[in-house]
Amino acid sequence: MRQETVENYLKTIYNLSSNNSTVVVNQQLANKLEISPASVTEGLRKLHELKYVVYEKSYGTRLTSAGAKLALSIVRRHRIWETYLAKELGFGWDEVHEIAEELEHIKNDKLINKLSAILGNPMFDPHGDPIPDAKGKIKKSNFIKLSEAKVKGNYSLMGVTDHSAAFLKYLEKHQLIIGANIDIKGIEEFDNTIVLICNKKEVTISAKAAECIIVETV
Amino acid sequence: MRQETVENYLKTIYNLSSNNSTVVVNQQLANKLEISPASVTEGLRKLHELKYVVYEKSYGTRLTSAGAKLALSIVRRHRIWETYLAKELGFGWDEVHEIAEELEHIKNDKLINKLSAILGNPMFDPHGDPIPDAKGKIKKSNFIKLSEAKVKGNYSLMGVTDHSAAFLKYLEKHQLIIGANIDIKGIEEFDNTIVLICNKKEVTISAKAAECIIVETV
DNA sequence: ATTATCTTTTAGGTATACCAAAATTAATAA
DNA sequence: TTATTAATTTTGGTATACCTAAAAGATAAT
Repeated sequence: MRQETVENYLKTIYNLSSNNSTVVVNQQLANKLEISPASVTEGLRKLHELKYVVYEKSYGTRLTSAGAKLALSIVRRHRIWETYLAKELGFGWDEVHEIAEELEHIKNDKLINKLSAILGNPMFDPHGDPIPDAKGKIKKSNFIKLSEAKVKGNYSLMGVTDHSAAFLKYLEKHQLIIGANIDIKGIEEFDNTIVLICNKKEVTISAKAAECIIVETV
Repeated sequence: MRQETVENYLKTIYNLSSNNSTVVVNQQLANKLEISPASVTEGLRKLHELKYVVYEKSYGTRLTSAGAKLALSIVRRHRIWETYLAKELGFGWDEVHEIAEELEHIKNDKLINKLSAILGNPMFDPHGDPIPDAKGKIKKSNFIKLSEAKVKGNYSLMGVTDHSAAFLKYLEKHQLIIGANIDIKGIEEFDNTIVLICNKKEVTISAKAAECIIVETV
């Protein structure tokens, strides 16, 4: 199996299972990888042989420790590149993901560690996602979704879970950037729309958008 | 045909034909690409179909203008990355080629142009190899290796291809620094040792060292 | 010019990574 | 519980990028 193929599978399995650490099913993978379910079955069988995943047919998949280790290193490369592109090379939030998608496959630890050092070994990328360190350790946070925030609470914007260009542009327009201070003014009861103050301006956020915004209690 | 495969063929054909602009034969390609001659035949047939090369069987290959254009853009990416890795990220010249070999396939003009701008849009990499500009234009250089210099020629030292501390100290000792003026006094026939005048002092350079010194015809 | 040698091509074959359609298995609803 | 629906796997097939071994073509040497 080609290294790039292995990496794309493992990264995707990691991303799908990291939130709730559940088993990943084929259809999710087929969607994310943009290949047919039949191909996913075939791929998982090979990854099982390579001992990167435990795959039981018609049930689901999870990473082995070897698979998780590899996945973490790809996630690290991806997020370090995203951060470097944004902070050192002047790319916008909405542009970095696509380029990092290619750069993440360049396997050279010295390069990634060098970029990380230049950035001051950041623990979070421009989207607020944690960057595993060189050993694969991830900084645990007490981040919550904006949709779980409480009225009159004061929060700091830490990241997003939707990386579409449209969404990122929408956030930028309202100055909802990483580190922005947010005061929850109110939550509409009937549709869970959130009204908040950011940079002294009132912004209304739909329930759907609030699901995609990660904040930290201040 | 996969984009990376196309790029590797075209880059190699370019590198083999750029010096004397002759037609490239299969065996050279097979060697450089580290694949069998049979595979080269197959590959060239496809590249011919794609109109990147003119390929006449049992004769040889040359790039079409479309092929040369693509080749030039890969050479640009490769040399910009090499320069960036060395100058901005602190890699040694012995390390950069291998990494650039992977990075050169990342296709994003904005990225390469950004790196180029940071470096001051260099026209040559420190090997003395020209870097094509964004339009594929190459600045013709009269850089040569000292080992190719002629007796009684007058040259200017432009760079080195060996960056070991020992070598650099050796050069410094003889005041062989960038920009130094060099007059070739003689070349020993039996071992190609070069005797030159630098700063009014006579210096003897071994053939091996002369391979690593880049000079410009004055 | 004819053999010997070297190069290139053809023929036949492998492994990877994908696919659609059919068959199977699991989940859900009646 | 059985029928219906949905997910998964199997089957058979494609294209790419390689390979080896044998055949054909070009080059050089006598």
